[in-house]
Parts: sequence; C-alpha cells; structure tokens
Amino acid sequence: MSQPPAIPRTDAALIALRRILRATEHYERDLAQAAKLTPAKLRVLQILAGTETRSAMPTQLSTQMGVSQATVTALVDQLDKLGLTQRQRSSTDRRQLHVILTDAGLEALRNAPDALQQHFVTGFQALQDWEQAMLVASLERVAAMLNAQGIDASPLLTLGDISRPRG
Amino acid sequence: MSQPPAIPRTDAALIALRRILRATEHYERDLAQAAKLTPAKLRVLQILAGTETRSAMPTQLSTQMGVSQATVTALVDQLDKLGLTQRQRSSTDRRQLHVILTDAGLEALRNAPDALQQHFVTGFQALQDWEQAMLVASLERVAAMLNAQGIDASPLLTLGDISRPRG
DNA sequence: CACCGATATTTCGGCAAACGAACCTTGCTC
DNA sequence: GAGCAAGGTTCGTTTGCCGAAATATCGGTG
Repeated sequence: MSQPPAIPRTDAALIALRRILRATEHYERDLAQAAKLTPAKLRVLQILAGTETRSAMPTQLSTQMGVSQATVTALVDQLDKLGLTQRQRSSTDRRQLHVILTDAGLEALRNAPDALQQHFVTGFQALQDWEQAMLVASLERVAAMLNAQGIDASPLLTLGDISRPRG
Repeated sequence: MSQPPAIPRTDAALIALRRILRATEHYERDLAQAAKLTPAKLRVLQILAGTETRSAMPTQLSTQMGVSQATVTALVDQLDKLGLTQRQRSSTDRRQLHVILTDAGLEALRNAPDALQQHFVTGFQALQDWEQAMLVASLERVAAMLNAQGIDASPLLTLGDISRPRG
C-alpha cells in the first residue's frame, strides 16, 4: 500500500493508460473478427444502435467517429452491401441522407457483444459501489484532460443502449 | 433531485473509456504528423529508446507492439531508410537481428514529444495529491481488468524514460 | 425562372498499417 | 549432411483513412 513511489505517479498513470489503450486495440480487432465485421464498421453500427431512430446522417457519424465524411461513405457503402444498413434520402431536404440500421444490422450487433465491454463490465460490476464511483470519476477526469484540446465535444451516446439489449 | 440513474455507472465508465481512446487516436496521428513520422514508426522508436541497449529484436518488437513480424519488417525497413534505425545481425546467432536506434533516431524522438503525455502530464500535475493517487489506482484497476485476458504480460517499459527528457 | 453560394454527400486516387502464406537463412541434432 | 525449427523477409491483399474534385440540392435574389 504505502510504498515509496518507486515510479513517479505521473509515469504510473501514463503506463496504465497505455496499457488500457493497447488492450483495447486488440480487443477491438478480435471482436471484429468474431463478428465478421471490421472495427470501423462495427463502430458505425454501434452508433446507429444507440440512437432513438436507429439512424443517423453521415455528417453526424463522421463527427462522432472523428473521421472524415469520405471515410463514412466508404464504410456505409460496405455495410449497405452487407445489408446491415440502408440509405434513405431525407424527404424534407434531399441533400441529406439517413443511414438506417436494418434488422439484420441489429442482429449482427447482438451476435457481436463488445469484447471490451464484456470484460470490463464483468470486472466493473464486481466492484464495490464506492469503487465504481471512484472509477467513473477518474475515467471522466482523464477523458476531460485529454479532450481539453477539442477533438470531440459531441456527446457520444453510443454505448448506452447496446449494453442493455432490452428485449 | 432523485435522479434515476440516467446513465448507469457501467455505461458512464465505458463512455469515458471510449472517449479516452478516441482522443488518443487523434493525438497519435497529429503527433506523428508533427514529427514527420507515422504513429507505428514512432512506436517502434519509443520502444527502442526505452531499452538499455537502445535496440531490440524484431520478434521482441512484434510482441510488444502486438503486431506480426511481417509488419515489423516493413516498419523497420522504412525507419532504416530514414536513417533512424539500423539493422545488425547478431554475432552469436546470425539468424537474429538487432534493430538499433541511431542517434538520428533518438533526435527524431526528442523532436516529437508525445502529445498524449504533454496534455495528460500537465493536467495530472495540477491535481491534488490525493486525486493523483486515486487516478493512478483507478487506471491501474482498469488496465488490470482489461489485461486480465492475457494479451500481453510484457512489462512495457517504454514510457519511463521518454516522459522525462531530463537531458 | 435562372443563377449563386452554401451544404451534404460521393467519387477518385493514394498512402499507411497490418495480415497470412510462401520462402530464404541459419543453427541444431541425429 | 539431411531434416527440422527459428528468425526474418517478400508478396499480394485488405482495411482505414484522407484530401481534392465532382455532383446534387437547397435557399435566396433579381
């Protein structure tokens, strides 16, 4: 417990952070393979699943994912081809497009439980209440620190619904 | 204010985690651009810089980075071409190879301060002592949760030296 | 209605990262 | 020295991403 800090705290934190990042990278890849979907495509599906309408516009997707529109187009192209999403022009503004998650898409998501979540959730839920609280606070703090410089801003609703496949 | 947990804790944690990941991805790319190096190449240099001998064998690199040997070969090819690393066959076993960080490579690293660290360190050091402690504990916990399932185990010494450009 | 500027998306060409499989080298063992 | 294992490399391909240019649409203005 009270060890003299052999490793300065900053470094310890950084190392932990790195480890998290690396672990996640891998999970994402494994997961994607299991689901026969690539990470990026999976992310799209997850975002869509997280919306009320199960749909979103490309611009929205590109913002939330932090990639360019061109990239989104490419991804949606493929998801469409797989029948997991569907494009539909907006009736009010025909420039706009709705990318809609199909039933098949939702199904695919169900079969691809997020490995990251699996592990994390399991571990997390085993914690004491106060520990959970502390963890959340900490993570949010880190996120804030990193995010400080912009990048994001979008509320990122992605995960909420997915982790609860409420019938 | 009896807020029914709008976002359950697990989700909150997950969201924060995701945000960290996304932020980091971006930082890595920006950073790489600033340094005229791509993220992957930079990672190689960092690992090398973190060793006693400033060198490592491809297998080692591939393990630590979690990529295949083929990938490492490609990366080292390019670093070699840039004069940032150098290949040298082992004298004891000529199958083996040492990938050595050149002075130029070290220099390149110095000019490429890790953006992730910059931000994080700054923020981190502004925290109260107890907050720092809490954060470290939390991060380590998360790392442990994610790492539980193997993936790595290698001690990941990479960062220690780099974050303190004490020269 | 015809034209203009802004907005939303797609197309195109290109680069980096990564993989698996096939293939050399080298060392070790019998 | 034949054969096998280990360490690397080569080759062909996939994925993810981008910027720039093209396309389509909307909302005015005259």
